[in-house]
Amino acid sequence: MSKFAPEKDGAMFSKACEHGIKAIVYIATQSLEGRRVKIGDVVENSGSPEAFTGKILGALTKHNIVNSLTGPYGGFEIAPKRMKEIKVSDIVFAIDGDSVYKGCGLGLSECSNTEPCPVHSKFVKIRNELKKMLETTSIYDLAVGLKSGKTILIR
Amino acid sequence: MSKFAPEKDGAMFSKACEHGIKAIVYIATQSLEGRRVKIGDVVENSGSPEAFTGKILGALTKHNIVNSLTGPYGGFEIAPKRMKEIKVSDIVFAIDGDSVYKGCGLGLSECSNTEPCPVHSKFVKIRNELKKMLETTSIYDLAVGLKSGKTILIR
DNA sequence: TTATTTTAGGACATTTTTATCTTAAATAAG
DNA sequence: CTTATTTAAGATAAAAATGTCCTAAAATAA
Repeated sequence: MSKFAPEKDGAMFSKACEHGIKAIVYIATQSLEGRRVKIGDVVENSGSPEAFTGKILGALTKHNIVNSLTGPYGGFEIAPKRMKEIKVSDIVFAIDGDSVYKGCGLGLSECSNTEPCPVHSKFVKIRNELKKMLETTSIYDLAVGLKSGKTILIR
Repeated sequence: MSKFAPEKDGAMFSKACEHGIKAIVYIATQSLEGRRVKIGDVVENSGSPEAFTGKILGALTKHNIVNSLTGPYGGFEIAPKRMKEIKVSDIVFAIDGDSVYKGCGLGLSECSNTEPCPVHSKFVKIRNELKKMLETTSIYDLAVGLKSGKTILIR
């Protein structure tokens, strides 16, 4: 029935970001068991497109969120210590930028307490809760849930 | 720095939805003073593109969120009584569909309590608060804020 | 060194969203 | 009835996001 943005599925993050989070969480589960994984393995277990995910992992590698090695026996890995430090917010920031923190609910270029858009005050409240959630959820947390079978990546 | 979705500005709603909300709020302020407004007047005061906004208002007209009249002295208007009944959630629903209520944080086609994605539980909490906020904020509330000069539509 | 494996990254293609253009339909006034 | 004004809506265009393809670069091992 919705004529506009008919494919928009209420996503708070871009597809790139969704693929990135899924890939990182899967890589983390494997790193917890000492396994370095190749891109093919990643997308097989995260349900994301291979080439696109490769690009995204490249960016996340630059941001030091994941470690990559070329050549035979290469692949992606995340040090368990890092998993606890890296928060979902870091992935979102690396891919979508600081959008989550700054954007106006109605798309104004600037929107603040002193000159707010009509939904500003209510919007900021929700966004701050989202921000806090992202900043307090570590990759380790998510990886443990996935490894234990409590959560899934593909459907 | 963000290579992906570089134009994505952290929007929770589509552009179509943003334009729609701004247009409706402006029309409401004018209707409160008994003025029916033309599309040209609307976009001049909401900063949105004219033809696109016209399309969106067409959809909102069909959904009975705004009333339109063709011909001279025609334009858009909203009965003050309706303004208090219409919630932001109605506009979002008319344009973006039920996405806000159903979408999975990581884009899975299905994602529920029994088979959740890694961020499901935390994501649902935030989304429910967003939903409640949208469902309890009326067009009348927003129009009053704009009319009094407390909020703005263009920047 | 050479062959092989794997990520890196630029160029290209597709899909979705956003936006415009043009014509039709409706309405009111003369 | 004719004309002017205004929204309705289909066709089209542009822009942005998503996704693929291909070659280069890096690393390893024989």
